[in-house]
Amino acid sequence: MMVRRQTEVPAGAHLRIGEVAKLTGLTTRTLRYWEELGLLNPSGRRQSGERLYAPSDMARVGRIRDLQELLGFSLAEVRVVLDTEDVDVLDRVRSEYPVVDDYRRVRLVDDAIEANDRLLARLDTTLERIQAFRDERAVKGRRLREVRRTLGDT
Amino acid sequence: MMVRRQTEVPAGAHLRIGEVAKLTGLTTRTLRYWEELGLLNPSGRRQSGERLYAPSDMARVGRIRDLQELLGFSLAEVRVVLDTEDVDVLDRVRSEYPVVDDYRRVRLVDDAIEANDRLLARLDTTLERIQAFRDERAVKGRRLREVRRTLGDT
DNA sequence: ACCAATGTTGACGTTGACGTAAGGGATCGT
DNA sequence: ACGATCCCTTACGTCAACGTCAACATTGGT
Repeated sequence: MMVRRQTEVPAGAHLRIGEVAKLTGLTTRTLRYWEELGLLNPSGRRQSGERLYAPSDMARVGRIRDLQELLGFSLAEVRVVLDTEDVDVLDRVRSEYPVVDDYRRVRLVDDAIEANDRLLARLDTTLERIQAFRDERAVKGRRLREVRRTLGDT
Repeated sequence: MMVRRQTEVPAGAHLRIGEVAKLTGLTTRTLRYWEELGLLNPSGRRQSGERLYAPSDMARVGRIRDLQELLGFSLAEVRVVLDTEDVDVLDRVRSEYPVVDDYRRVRLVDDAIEANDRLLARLDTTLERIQAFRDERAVKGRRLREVRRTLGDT
């Protein structure tokens, strides 16, 4: 019987980069590139150097795509947003090791709140603009069908 | 009294490229580049070659930006959308010179309708996705303020 | 009538976000 | 045990969307 040496790999981190690629529709190059930019650090590695991705990494991929495609953020901007997001993690840490450096934490949380509010504001204006654009197009659609009617049936 | 020689310039097309740049926040380079791609043809020129933009050109600039920034379209994709948009112009032409080549027109209008519907569908799914993302962020905001409260006032 | 500001057409440079190929190990199913 | 498959790093290539610079012509206010 063989020994299952999974040296130093966090629990649940078992997806190889190729599998992640298939699941997400990205390429392996893209995943490595994102890592290079500090956007996505696979939560595990093997002694051989092979990357191992956990479900939480997959979720992060989703958020990156959202920010990039939906909001048109550059990867640098995405990085900023995601960095403030990690305050949550720090939060959980705090509940386990209560009150260590509260002053620093307050600043972190305040920053996170501000960043989040800015993002929310941007999301709202974006939503309004797209909505307006959508309405324009809906009107245009009706106008087109109107025109089409006046042309009779081919 | 001076003669106002505005050789062959459509009425209302009097904005120079620099003025358009200031008004829109774009650069002159960008305006020329868009023209190079066939996205934005200034509706007038002077005998000297100087570009002259009409209000309708300005409106077009707005639509290009919308498609590019709000929807994340490439300029090539923007071109396609705007091309189908010009069916409207053809429509006005028709009302002046009634019924010339109706068969061709029917096809044009049908294509425009289909393209418009596709765009509408995309707009709707985009709206939904952003809305979902927004809601997530709103929740996160409330959670952050919750955490902030437990930390007391600095 | 001048000249600073603005315009024109090339043409080459830059940046972000990857694609692609090379050279060499690691893994996995049979 | 071994070949096909997957993964690693390094490095150069690519493409869209402009930026920038050069060399020269026009415009417009004083």
